[in-house]
Amino acid sequence: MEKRRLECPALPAGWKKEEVIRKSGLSAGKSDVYYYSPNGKKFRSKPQLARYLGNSVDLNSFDFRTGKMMPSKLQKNKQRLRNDPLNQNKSKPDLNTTLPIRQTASIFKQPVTKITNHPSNKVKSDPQRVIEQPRQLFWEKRLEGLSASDVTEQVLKPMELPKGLQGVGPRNNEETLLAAIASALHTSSAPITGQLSAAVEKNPSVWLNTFQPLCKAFLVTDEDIRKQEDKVQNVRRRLEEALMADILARDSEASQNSDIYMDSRDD
DNA sequence: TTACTCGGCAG
DNA sequence: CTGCCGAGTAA
Repeated sequence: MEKRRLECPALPAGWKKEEVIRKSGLSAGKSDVYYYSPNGKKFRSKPQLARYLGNSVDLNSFDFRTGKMMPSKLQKNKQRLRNDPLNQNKSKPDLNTTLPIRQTASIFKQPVTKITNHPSNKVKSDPQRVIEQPRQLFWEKRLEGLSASDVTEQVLKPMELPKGLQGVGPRNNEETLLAAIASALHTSSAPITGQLSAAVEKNPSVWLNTFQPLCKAFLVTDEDIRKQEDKVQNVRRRLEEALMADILARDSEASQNSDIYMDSRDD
């Protein structure tokens, strides 16, 4: 049978949808739906698609079979705790480092009300390309309750921030401050300065610069940098020592084994 | 090996 | 019933 990969209107440009009819077996006549990303990767389920797209896209109302957004699909909130014992041994740790962004700016085309032109109406034409996604105020708050864990899923103690860093915004606390700064450092290559505007303390909702973390402006001195360099050097030295010790331990273990081997040959 | 299929289970 | 994904088979 001939296969057709069709451009999918609900998905960003380049995505294709394919429906394959089963032609034999008990399930003959049923069909399977697949999607292909612009780079050609095949997707055969909604969870798989969601995993790939990360937090950047809301698929709650996306109907995989038809390929359309179905706003009627109201789903109950599945609030799952990170350390749910039922989940603990099942799923691999989530390695997705995509940060949550405003979902109303989704790259998926949501149904919209069409506004036609009118003499008294000036309709803005769409810019060729949206350069920057709008950012939600205080979006870092959504990172609350997350924590790093090691390979055994043992939760790690959060790192300590230097004294003198002060958060801004509603209900600000150490946890959000740390998340905000860490996020800023890994999402932006621009310098992280904190909120430079003093007005932000009076009214954060108005004056917040969303490209800077939720903290007051801070200053990093040469002294700070030197201290940090010392720290890194120290840690590297300890790592080197540990690796050396490990190699030596393996060596002596290996020679012991060969001793045993020699003994048994003497028998 | 990868790609394509259908079975079969969970919800 | 449908959606998801394992795993067998084909290329």
